Amino acid sequence: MKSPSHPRDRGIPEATVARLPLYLRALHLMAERGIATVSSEDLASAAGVNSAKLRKDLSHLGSYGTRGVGYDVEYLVYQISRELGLTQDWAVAIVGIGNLGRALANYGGFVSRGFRVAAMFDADPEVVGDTIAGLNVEHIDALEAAIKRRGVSIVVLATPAAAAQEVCDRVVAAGVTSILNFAPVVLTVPDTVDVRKVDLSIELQILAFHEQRKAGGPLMAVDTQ
Amino acid sequence: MKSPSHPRDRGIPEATVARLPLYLRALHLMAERGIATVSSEDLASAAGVNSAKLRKDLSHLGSYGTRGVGYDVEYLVYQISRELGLTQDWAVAIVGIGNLGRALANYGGFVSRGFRVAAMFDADPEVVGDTIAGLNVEHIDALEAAIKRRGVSIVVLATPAAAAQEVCDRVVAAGVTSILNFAPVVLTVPDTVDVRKVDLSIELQILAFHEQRKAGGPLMAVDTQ
DNA sequence: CTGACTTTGTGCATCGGTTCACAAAGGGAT
DNA sequence: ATCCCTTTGTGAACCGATGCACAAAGTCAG
Repeated sequence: MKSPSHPRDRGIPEATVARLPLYLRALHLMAERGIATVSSEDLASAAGVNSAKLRKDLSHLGSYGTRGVGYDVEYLVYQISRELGLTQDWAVAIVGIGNLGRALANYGGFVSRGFRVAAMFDADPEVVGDTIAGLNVEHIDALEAAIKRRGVSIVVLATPAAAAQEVCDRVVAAGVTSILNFAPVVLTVPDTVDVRKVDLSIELQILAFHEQRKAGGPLMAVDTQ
Repeated sequence: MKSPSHPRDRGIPEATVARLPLYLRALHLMAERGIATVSSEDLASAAGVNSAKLRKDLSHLGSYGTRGVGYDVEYLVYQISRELGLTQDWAVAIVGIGNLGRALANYGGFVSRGFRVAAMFDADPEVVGDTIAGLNVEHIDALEAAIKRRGVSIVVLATPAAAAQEVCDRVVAAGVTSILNFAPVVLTVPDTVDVRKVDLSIELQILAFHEQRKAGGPLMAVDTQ
């Protein structure tokens, strides 16, 4: 907060934030195996990045390593967790209990490490009342009330594309400011609200692009016009 | 179109490639609504990006717009599809038919627009033989044979983390060079193989980071979307 | 045909992120 | 304590992506 040079500067680069969960996963794995300290070289290769990048990333959080030794695994787990806000308990709601919603409710990363599925909603009376991952599916009518009652602060949208914007508007109106969107639509939200999207078909299309390029070889005779 | 001054440069920036599917989706939507031409401004806002970026992205594919008018929707759909390799038919295999695998098999983006789920595999005898999205689930033992027989070139991994690397090795040995990985592990592959990963819990953790900052920070950084 | 108007395509400045490479810092041995 | 070895943390160069702002290219009306 004072000098702009080294302290725990609050301005952590977005690219770094996106990699912290990666480091965290590798560290958890190492902790389970009883590894006490790890060098930037080893941690980087476990996380699939290069070691200079890892060191620069970690340097944004503070100076938690020991020169000549490496990083203490437990300590680093704690520091990264704290930075990401995983030392608190986040109540997550999933809206849209189709195949995807069900998958998410059972997904390991959702039920541990700071997150807890606190509510699930669907519009289909056939699905409402089902128990999934030990939790009851509620009707979408109960959305606002349940969000407030359970202190939900992050909502996962797994609805059909056509329903996503409407549900989004409702959860925003209910005070939610973080949304993870799986529906293939561009959501419109006030800029106080954070939306991250995951679009599976986009990833597939990027793969197809590269695959096509490989198949065509170094000489690409493409233009048919 | 083959002018040496502005050739269809084969070096399309990665960031551009990642956005093309976004433009494509917006264009498909417009085509359905009978919109014949669209300006960069309108298309950009439908895709959720800024218009200068959109124009620069499209300029990497060629000069497909008309000044003073905009872009022909159908024509642009075709050009982007061709660039992404979606004018051909990609046979995709899904390995791991748990909740997530099932969701993917039924996912709209997987069964249209150039992609076709050609095979599904699981290790659980309970699941093998089930029909999902009109297709039979085969035993993992049949992996290599079925991949070759059906001409599968892209494999989607939706297995538990512990099984992912082994399955990955097998599909790579069978000649697959594009993998979409949903398992939370860092896969090791020869560098001729393309891996893209989707980790749902990472996205959630990034949201938590920003949410925490909103809630707690004495200084609120403006965050852009 | 001319002139007003619209919208593309791009040169350029800028910004954020990556990588290199090394001085600084610490541990351990003697 | 001193020296050697290892590994961090970071300055600086580099690289790709972004966004501005405008000339060029086209449409359309009269």
